[in-house]
Formats: sequence, C-alpha cells, structure tokens
Amino acid sequence: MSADERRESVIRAAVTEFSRGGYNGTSTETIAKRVGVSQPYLFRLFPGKQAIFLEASRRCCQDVTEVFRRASEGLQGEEATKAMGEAYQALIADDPEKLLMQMQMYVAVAAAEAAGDSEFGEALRAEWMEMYDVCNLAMGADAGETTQFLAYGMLVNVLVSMGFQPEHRVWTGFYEEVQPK
Amino acid sequence: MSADERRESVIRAAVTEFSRGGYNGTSTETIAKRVGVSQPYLFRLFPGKQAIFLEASRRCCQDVTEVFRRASEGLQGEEATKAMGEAYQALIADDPEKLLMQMQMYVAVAAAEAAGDSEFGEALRAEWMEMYDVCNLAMGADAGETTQFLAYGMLVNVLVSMGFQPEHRVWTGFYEEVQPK
DNA sequence: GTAGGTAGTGATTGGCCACTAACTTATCCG
DNA sequence: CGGATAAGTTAGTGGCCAATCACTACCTAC
Repeated sequence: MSADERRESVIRAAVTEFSRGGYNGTSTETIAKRVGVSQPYLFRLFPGKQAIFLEASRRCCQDVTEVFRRASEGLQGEEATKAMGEAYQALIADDPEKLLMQMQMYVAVAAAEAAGDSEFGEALRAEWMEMYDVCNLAMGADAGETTQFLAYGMLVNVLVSMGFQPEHRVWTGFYEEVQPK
Repeated sequence: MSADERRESVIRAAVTEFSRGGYNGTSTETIAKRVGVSQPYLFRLFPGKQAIFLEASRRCCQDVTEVFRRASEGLQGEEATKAMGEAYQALIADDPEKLLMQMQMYVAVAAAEAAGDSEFGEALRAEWMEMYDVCNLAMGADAGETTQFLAYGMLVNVLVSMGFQPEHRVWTGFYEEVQPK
C-alpha cells in the first residue's frame, strides 16, 4: 500500500479513536492497531501525534461541510434549512463519530490556544468557517439565520455527547421549533 | 485547615485546571500544586481522579445554574431571557473557566459512556437538567423557547472554545438576533 | 546483479502519572 | 501525661506513552 493510501486509512482510524478518547485519551498505539500497522510507522507518515489529530479534525469538518453542501444544493431559504437539518440528523444517526470528533476538536483547540499554540486553532477555525460559509450561502447570506441554524446544531451535539436518549424530555423543545407554525 | 475546607479548595483548583487541560490532559500533580498540597493527599480527600473531575463538573453546572436563577429572579418571558443572556455574557467575560469546563464535561461524559461507565454521565445529566429546568421555568415552561435559548448558549460556548475573537465576522449573526426588531 | 528508493517492523528510552504505603506532626481531651 | 484522631508528607511502584533508531523486505531500473 502506498504511503498516501496509508495516510488516508490512518486519518479514518484517527477520527474513530480520537472521537472516543479525545487527544490525550487516545494513544498512537491504539490508532496504529486499528490501522493494522506498527506504532512507529505513524511517525513516518505524520510528523507527530498532533498532526494526526489535526488531519482527523479537518477531515471531520470537511465531511460535515460536504453534507451541508450536498443537502442544500439547488435549494434556498427555508427549504435549504430543512434539508440541511435533516441531512445532519441522518449524519448523526449513522455516524455519531463525526459529532463527537467535533466536540473533541473544540476542546483541543481551547487547550492548544491556552498552551500558546495558535497555529493549530487557526487551521481549524479556517475549516470551521468553510462550514459556516456553506450554511450562510444556503441561507441567502442571512447571518442571523445561519447563526440560529448552527446554534441548534451545537445544542444537538452537546446533548448527544452528554448521552441524553432520544426519548428524554430535553428533546421536546426541538420538535416544537422545527415542525409547526 | 479542615478536610472539608481542603476539599472545597481542591474543587476550585480542579475547575481551573481541568477547564484548560481536560480530564486526561490534567495531572493530579498539577491540581495539587495549585491547591498547595502534596499530590497523594488528594487521594485522601477524594477516592480518585474521576471523583475530583465529577465534583468540579458538578460545581461548574451549579454555578451556571445559580447565575441563571439569580438573573431571572422575579422576571418572566422576554425580560427573563434578556437578563439571563446578559448574565451569561458577563459570566463568560470574567470567568471563561466555567465555559471551558462545561465543554470538557461534555466530552468526558461521552468518553465515560463509550467506556461503559454510565454513572458518571447520569450524575452530570441530572446536574444539567437542573440548569435546563431553571431556564425553562424562567421562560414560562415553553420548551421551544428554552431550547432556543440554550442553543445560542451552546454556540457561544463552542465559538469561544475555538478561539474566535469578538471582532470576528462569525459573531455578526448574534447581534442581529438579540437587539433589533 | 546491484544500487537505490519505498513500505514497514522490533526494540528501546526517558518521562510522566495515578495511586499506595508508611511515616510525621499537631491538636484536643480525659 | 498519654493516647487518640485528624491533617499532611516522603518515597516508591507499576504501567503507559510519544518518539527515535537501527534494521529488514521488496521492488524497480540500469
């Protein structure tokens, strides 16, 4: 297998593992095992652990952005919002990794920033803004709408991370908002 | 100093340190240093590291809940919403720890849940619901309103964690929503 | 066939970290 | 005084983990 192909599979494995354990809670050994490769070899493919995490985060952002882009393709306004919301729900349902990895990314950026490393955060803020802009475009460049849409998305992320089951009363406020009027 | 007083100062130190480094990125040594006590002594005051993290998370939730409770005291509907929003902004401004600790809590619960430990998450879900209920009460038990309020709060948390500066265009959507009309 | 590049491994290392055990001091009370 | 109880320490242990180094196996082109 070529190095590029390996890198690709490392990134995929890293998303899975980091999404569960976070940056500090995931060993490079764990990732290597999932890839089916020796642990030292990861350091040939990437300069270090942080670089792997960065690529995994980036990939995760890009995947979510792509879901939004496709869902909103050719649509506008309320229709786009609805399509994107549903697409995100579907994404979460069969790939909660993506959601958890986002959460891990947020705290990792905070930690890096606190440690004086701004490059890491800068790269991921850029990635995040790409997602923002895709949403914003679909919403007809209405910043208020975009913000609201993302706000609900973030609450979903948090509630899922916290392990609130779908039947829990904490979710009732969503159905009211999404369907009626 | 009595053990109870020490425990109290440990919790406060733990909030500070865990909010920066997260569960796995913060050593008990770091916390002990901040308290001004030897590291092994922490294990006399608490059964283990996770217990310290749990108490720190709990405290953080309670503090935020208390801010909401006080801000909304005697108010209702839109006035309560506004007061709580402003109170939260103020809290973030001079105590970003609280916000970061929340984020750390979310991913820690996800990790614990993934590792098969549901007690930890259950305790923190209960704490979170207390906050939810305080908001919900202030909003006249309108689940839709409550959800929306918390959704914006979560987006704020995420954007601050990600290190977006106040001047960044990502924040424009907020002012539109909060002030005009 | 041999020279060089590419994919990959085994062994190791230095450092950290949660947690334990055993010891020390100090205070309070009869 | 004496002894119990509570606060706190020093020293140590076993385990993990990121990163490095030196090595092997294979392929390709001359």
